[in-house]
Amino acid sequence: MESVSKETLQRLPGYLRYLKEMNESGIKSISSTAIADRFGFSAVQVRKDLASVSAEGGKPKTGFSIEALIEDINEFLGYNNVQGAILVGVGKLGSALLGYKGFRNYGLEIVASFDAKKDINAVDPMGRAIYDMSKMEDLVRRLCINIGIITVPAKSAQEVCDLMIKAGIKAIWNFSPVNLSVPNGIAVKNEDMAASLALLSQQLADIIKGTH
Amino acid sequence: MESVSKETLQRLPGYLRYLKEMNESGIKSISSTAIADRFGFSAVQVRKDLASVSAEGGKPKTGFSIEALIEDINEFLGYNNVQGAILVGVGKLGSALLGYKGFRNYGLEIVASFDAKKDINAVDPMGRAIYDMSKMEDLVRRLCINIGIITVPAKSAQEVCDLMIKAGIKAIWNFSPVNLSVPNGIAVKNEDMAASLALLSQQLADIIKGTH
DNA sequence: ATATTATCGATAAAAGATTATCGATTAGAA
DNA sequence: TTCTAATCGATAATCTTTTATCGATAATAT
Repeated sequence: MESVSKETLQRLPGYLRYLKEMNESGIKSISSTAIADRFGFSAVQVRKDLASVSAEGGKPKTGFSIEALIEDINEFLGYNNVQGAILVGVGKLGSALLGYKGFRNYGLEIVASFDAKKDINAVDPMGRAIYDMSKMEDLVRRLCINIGIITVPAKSAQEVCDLMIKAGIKAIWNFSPVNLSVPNGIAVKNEDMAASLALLSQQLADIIKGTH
Repeated sequence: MESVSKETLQRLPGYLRYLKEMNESGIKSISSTAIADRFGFSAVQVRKDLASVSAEGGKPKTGFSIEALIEDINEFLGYNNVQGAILVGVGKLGSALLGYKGFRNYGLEIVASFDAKKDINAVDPMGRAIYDMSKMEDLVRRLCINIGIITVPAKSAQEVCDLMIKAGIKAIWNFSPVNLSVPNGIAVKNEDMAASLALLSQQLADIIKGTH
């Protein structure tokens, strides 16, 4: 139940989504084989992943209780206790994230957004005020926010990152195409489109090669 | 020079960005140690990564030629020959991607966008027409497009995915929070926010735990 | 000219992740 | 009730990725 691998951790949200779908359609239990087929993983891998987050094992011939799994994965991923976050850079991408209602289900709530543009009347897609950058530090400290989302253009990303850290942010989710440099003790997750695309392109190349 | 690991592949775009920065500032060569420090990797890992894409090795006491590395990584990642792509779902996220000019540098050009909304005069952020879905198949076939980008709401993602495959798309870059099911021979890269967030949250938890 | 030191590449070791194997269990059929 | 087949968990084997080690090389200082 402790020390789940990075790889497992990334597969869990996928399982959870699928299990919720199954749950909606009224199914009560599911086998590791069925899950594995759906994702193209091996059944053994699925069983290992599930075992690492759920104490309630599966039953031979029946599989796992879907409800129990949903509960355990939700708990493990911390989706039950929501973390506050701020977002800086209310352009198209920032607005898209602000308008996305699904984050709450992932244990994340964007509580405020900031932008350098001095438009005093600006509002985000939910109709909430967009604050000036100068207000960030105070708000982060008052609400004890740990997570900062960066959706500014590349050239100001490092500067925003530094401001966030100064304000007390401990984890940065970076959507800007730069490699941020941060001190020890600060978590960064780069949403690196180029890296994703590199993976996809390689897969595509393999497929095309296989075709001939 | 063949068979680069998935992990290496994902690090390469980061190196490339950094090397370009260094190049801009006039530096001619760089050591694996310097690169490693910048990213928090080990120097051995950086050397292995670079060796797997560049025939021109480094020199003791000096390091690697920045220009040569940039050339070789660009070549390896296929950034020199641009692939066409289509995008379906011109909402906020779709618009953000359509408006992002950086893709060209990553060997990708979004040549057309589609949406279900029947607005005959709609244009994307670059001022190009947004087509009706019914036009997709023909266009994909005529231009021999291999890559499809999905930025529609969750509930229509699988349907769009199926249409793309029917039209001949071979690689799907999915930004919708669903697990697409595709037949063999089709590449999928899910831009899974939940998985990213899971990683970030775990890092954050580790940091906070370490603090006490 | 020689010594020192940062750096490299290659190989070996360790760590991490996936897959294979197999006996045990249980639902459902015969 | 007994048999069959699907499924599980645990352990072992394999494969992949990262890290460690070490001799060789070249720039710089002595």
